[in-house]
Amino acid sequence: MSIEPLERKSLSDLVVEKIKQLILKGELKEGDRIPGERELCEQFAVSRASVREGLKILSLQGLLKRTNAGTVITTSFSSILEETLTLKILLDDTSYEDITEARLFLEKTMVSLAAERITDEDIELMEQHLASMIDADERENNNDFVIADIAFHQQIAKASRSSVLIILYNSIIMLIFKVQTRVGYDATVMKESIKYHRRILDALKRGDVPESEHEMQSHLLDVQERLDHMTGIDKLKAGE
Amino acid sequence: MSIEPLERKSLSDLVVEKIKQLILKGELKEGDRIPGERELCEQFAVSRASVREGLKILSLQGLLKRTNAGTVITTSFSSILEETLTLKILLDDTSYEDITEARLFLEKTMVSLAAERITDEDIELMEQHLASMIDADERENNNDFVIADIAFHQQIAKASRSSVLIILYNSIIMLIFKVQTRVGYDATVMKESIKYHRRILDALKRGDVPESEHEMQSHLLDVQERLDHMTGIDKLKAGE
DNA sequence: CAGATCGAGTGGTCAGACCATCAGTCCATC
DNA sequence: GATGGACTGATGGTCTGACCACTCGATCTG
Repeated sequence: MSIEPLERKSLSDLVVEKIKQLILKGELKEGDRIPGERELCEQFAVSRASVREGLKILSLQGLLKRTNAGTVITTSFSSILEETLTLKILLDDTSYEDITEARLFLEKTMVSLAAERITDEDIELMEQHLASMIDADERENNNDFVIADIAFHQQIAKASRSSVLIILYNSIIMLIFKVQTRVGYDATVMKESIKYHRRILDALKRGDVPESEHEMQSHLLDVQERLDHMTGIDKLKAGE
Repeated sequence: MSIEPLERKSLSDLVVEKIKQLILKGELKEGDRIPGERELCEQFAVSRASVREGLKILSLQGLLKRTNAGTVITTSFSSILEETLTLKILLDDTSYEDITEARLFLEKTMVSLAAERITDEDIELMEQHLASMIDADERENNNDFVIADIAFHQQIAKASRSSVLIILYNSIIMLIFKVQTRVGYDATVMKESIKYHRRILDALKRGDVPESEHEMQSHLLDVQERLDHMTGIDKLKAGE
């Protein structure tokens, strides 16, 4: 038998555990408002600092939503997961190629899933994003174009209905777009992207799995080829 | 233009950003000891409470390791992602399927890449892990079996030479095995796994992409089918 | 030189205070 | 009756200064 448990848990961690248990037991449900910090101090018999650190953690994990008017239970994911993964990638001396490679496979998988699971609502939203891209292209507004571009891809991710893949995707997509916008879209890239997005969306409407996957791959490889991508990743680490 | 949120960042969040930047810029490296809380208070011109909340977040993300003798930079993976996903599973049974779905995709992608990029060294290590599995099976040592099992899969991940996919994979794989082992491997599962691992490794040796991918998919679906995962989730809820 | 001792520094916790903001409530105005 | 402003109490965010337990390294002791 190996030695040692060791490790003393801090009071704030105990607060975290306690509240988590209450949520898991169902005594606290989504939308419920939990007592104020000062009252929790009395109930747990700890100081406000400890309670606050505990609540901070829980809200970071997406279990609580804190406002100046109280703290309520929520079960939506928070962005800390994506942030953590993004940090790991940045700290891991990852090359830009590694990121785009992972992105390619994620997008292919998600678009395949989306082709089977997409709803009319998803399609409607994607049409809007595509329209925004066309509009931004005509106005030659590079920034708006990228925003709509991201929204389009993220809608595909949502349509895949795979919450874990969405998290993994979000953790790398911002890196990609930051680098790409740093390099700069030109008119050709935008017009080509619009064409591919049109084809991808049409394939999704038909529920055509292989075609949607194929168009996605062509699209991503096309963009990568047009952008001289080597620049950027280092600057990304420094700047942000 | 739509009217939107407007949010004010808390001081602790600003502390988090500041330190993250220092780490990303390379001014703080792994193993470095950062100044004490009191000194950071002066440098950031905020109170100790704010600094503490910020450091709490960073240590949660696995960037800092805090002890009574100081705070040091670390890059070891934190468990926050695993913990949060676990909570999500407990609150929503369907998300376990989301994770296994993501895992299936990742393993298929990585084994395909591995089939093209695997080295003799990788193969040698995988042979050792497979031998350990066989040995553990004969000794009916469930624990050793799982350890070798994980090592086998992680070696495939390494052989894919895709650092981003490896990070994403590591972020969820421990959770999967935790649930699976809670259910408990029986002799049948172990023997079947060994057979599949043998076939996967042989396919990798031949550099056979489609076959390795196919065997991996069969293997994972087989294991999932044999383990009634609902039981595992229930146990997960009861314990820990 | 080896071991015990001690003190400075560290993170963890506490209590009390002030502030800006928010959710009601009430009320004067239109 | 509806609108908008002013008041009030509660909440989260922040600050201050203090005490504790622990760790580590320098010092003292044999």
